[in-house]
Amino acid sequence: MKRNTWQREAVREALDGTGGFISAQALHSALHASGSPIGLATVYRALGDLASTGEADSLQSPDGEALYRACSTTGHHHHLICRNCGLTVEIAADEVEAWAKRVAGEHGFTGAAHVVDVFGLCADCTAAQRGADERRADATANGSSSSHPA
Amino acid sequence: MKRNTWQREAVREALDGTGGFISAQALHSALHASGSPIGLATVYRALGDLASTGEADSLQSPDGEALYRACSTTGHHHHLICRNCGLTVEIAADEVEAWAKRVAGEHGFTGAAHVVDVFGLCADCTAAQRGADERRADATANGSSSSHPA
DNA sequence: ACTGATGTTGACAATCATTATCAATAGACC
DNA sequence: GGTCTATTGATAATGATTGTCAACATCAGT
Ligand SMILES: [Mn+2]
Ligand SMILES: [Mn+2]
Ligand SMILES: [Zn+2]
Ligand SMILES: [Zn+2]
Repeated sequence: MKRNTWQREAVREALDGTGGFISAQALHSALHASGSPIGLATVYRALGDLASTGEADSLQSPDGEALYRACSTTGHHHHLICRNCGLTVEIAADEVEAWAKRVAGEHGFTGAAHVVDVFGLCADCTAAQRGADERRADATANGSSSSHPA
Repeated sequence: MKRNTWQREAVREALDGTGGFISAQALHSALHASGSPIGLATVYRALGDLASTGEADSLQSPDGEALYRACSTTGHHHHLICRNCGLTVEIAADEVEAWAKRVAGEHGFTGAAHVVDVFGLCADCTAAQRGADERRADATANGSSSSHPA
């Protein structure tokens, strides 16, 4: 059966004490910094377990790193994530749930799951960046710095 | 300035000739198999360029691989992807666009982008799997094989 | 509390996708 | 054709994640 170890508890607590999403590597560093001798492989295993039981959410960062976050809401939900500071807001999305189910069905798909995450700049980071932008409003004549999300 | 090379064209065509999403590695293999001596690094570069100009969509597979697909629709859109055969349907989602914008605004977020993809089993793969399931309906007493998407 | 079976750990090696190097090559323009 | 330089590609380097396996710790049974 599944045994209780201080390692798993340490990971759970460290994750709880983290505001937004964090990588396995970063969480391991944080644990080490706070004096814990936990192994890296164990952190990976613990995070994987938490994610598979629904106690944590996981998502794939744009550069291919797996990120984890303690899940406060028990049910199914999605995230609004600050791409600068990592602040994460959990959001319900009934409309989107219905939409996903419907569009899958319309195309004959079964066992539909979905990935729905919104990225942006939180209010604080927006304010901070606005200041920086004004400070260098001269060099760049080309204003297009946008990306091409799908 | 940007130069035209047969390599970039080869990648574009290979991607066009692919039904669903494909990884850089797989596309490189496919090109080699068809006799092209193109280098792996070049495939990575070409795909990155296509994605950054919006000519291709990219998404991060659950196991952290970057997948690319030639984009038929020019505008913003999303995907319905068969997790078994890779068949991909491009879908417009005005509801979701509005929802994402609204929820971001409600929380003070700016510069909102979003990731919205639906995964499932396409009609064909569903039929194929149904056959396989019936053939082994005895060993497994535990029927829960579901995951915990966020 | 002791003990045995076995789930768990962690140092380390192994994978594997992706990126960085950098000398050789080949477009674009004259 | 000649020059300039963006591009290529073989290869090494990076970095996250997983596999290995002997040592260890948990816990049900006693
Ligand atoms: Mn969550
Ligand atoms: Mn697309
Ligand atoms: Zn922020
Ligand atoms: Zn399919």
